[in-house]
Amino acid sequence: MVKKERLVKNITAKSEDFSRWYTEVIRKAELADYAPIKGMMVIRPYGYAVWENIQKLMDKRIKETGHENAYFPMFIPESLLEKEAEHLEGFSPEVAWVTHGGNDELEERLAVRPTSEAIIGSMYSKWIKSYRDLPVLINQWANIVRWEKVTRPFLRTTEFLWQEGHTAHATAEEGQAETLKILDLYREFAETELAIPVISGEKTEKEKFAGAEMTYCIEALMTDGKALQMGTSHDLGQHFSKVFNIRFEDQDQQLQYAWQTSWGVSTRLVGAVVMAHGDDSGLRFPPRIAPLQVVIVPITIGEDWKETVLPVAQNTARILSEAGVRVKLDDREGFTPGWKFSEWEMRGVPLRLEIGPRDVKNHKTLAVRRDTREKQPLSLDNLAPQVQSLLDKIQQNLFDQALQFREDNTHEVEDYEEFKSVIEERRGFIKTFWCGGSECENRIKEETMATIRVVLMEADRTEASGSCICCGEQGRKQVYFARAY
RNA sequence: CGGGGAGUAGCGCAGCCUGGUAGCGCGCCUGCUUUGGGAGCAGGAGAUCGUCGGUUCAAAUCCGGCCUCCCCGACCA
Repeated sequence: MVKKERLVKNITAKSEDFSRWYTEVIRKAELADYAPIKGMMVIRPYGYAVWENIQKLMDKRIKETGHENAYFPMFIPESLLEKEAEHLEGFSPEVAWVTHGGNDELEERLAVRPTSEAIIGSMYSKWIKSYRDLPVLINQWANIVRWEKVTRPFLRTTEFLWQEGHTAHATAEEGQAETLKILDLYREFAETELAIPVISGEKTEKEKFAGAEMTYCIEALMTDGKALQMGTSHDLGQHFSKVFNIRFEDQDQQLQYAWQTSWGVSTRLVGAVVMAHGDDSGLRFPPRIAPLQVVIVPITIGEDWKETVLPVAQNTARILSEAGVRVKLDDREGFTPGWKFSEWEMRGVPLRLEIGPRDVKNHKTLAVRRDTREKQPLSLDNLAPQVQSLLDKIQQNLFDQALQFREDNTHEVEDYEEFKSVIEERRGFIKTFWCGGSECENRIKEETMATIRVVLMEADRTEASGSCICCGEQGRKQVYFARAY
């Protein structure tokens, strides 16, 4: 008999075909389904629960750093969107326009927001008059529409959900500090809650946000060796305040333009979790954001399992639930335990508890970790702390595995030829130096499809300078290259 | 947006070339036997063949438009 390596067999193995694995697991695990409009998806309850967990944990951090939530209109008059030239140029190819209200053509077209700097800037100009009005620290949870050519569930959809912070400050230094504070908040969030290690740094001129002075971002490596941008924080300088006339009078009675920032993370993070942690058997959710942290599978053997096993399973579910664990008792009849094991593994539940006649007799439950498939009996006495401790270990292990993967797939290369072959054959990050010239950046992108994901900030550099991987000139920009989503 | 592939039951597919009563596997429903890693047998339900139009006595099948998905590029969170 052939040993079954793959315990889940209704999805394509990730190692065989990553793209197919990704879309299949998202649909079969019921995270999302395609809507009948190009590039649009329905986020199903199991997927939406992940987003809700992300929201809850992110919202807490946003508020703890002094920001408040508000809500702005989803339509932006064309005249407002046009004000910042670079902003318009960057976004106009992907803006959806409302041209009619009912049967009447509108006097002025309305953009469905591709991002809200313009509408929020126009409001800030009304609200900000004095240095005493600053800083303004507002966040909004909203939907966004960008008419993308190529779409993929969660990673790039025509409509997506996100949070966008928009702040205004009295000085350039304050604005920059805010930008970096949020960048670090995002990094900490990705690592703590999503168990995804990220590198952070600056974007190049070519990759920065349309209208920003400087864009910072966090980037992670997915298990197929491609990079994913997971969050951005923009220092807008006075670009928008000058065109939206956001002015205040300072303590010296001088009129000044405000210094602004904007920053966001989106439902893309759900896709990041799928791609960073998933394996051949399906999803592996980090416990802190898993829709279900524990699934209890009763072993339905014997005539009297409903009288013996089931009550113990129900009681166990109740105890865990009361302890704050997101737990489900899968007491469906007509599915064998083995079927349920595979199903919940595919759907990424971090921990499974099996309770059968043997366990009831021994006052134990068999715990099976999704991340390692390791099995261990736990006493039913004082179960909640044991489960919590296992969930913590799983969270940590997923992070450690992802970090190990990134380290194994971050390459340093001798020359451009090696660069090309590494990108082509091994993927992953290449950590190297760049002269700062757009010719080299463009040439590398054309020839290898790799882009500069981040330019490391001073404090993160491991060497002060080196020669550009492309032209050989001395450069002070230490960068990470990768092919990206 | 360019190049390629695809859309037939909830899922995966055959049928199309050569027009003539829509099929298979899994899943679903019922019953019995099972149940500690995706159970077995028997019976049953489920499809306006992506959509709109054309050709024809007759279209899943031939022709055209459109929509959606997948892969590879150009563009982007």
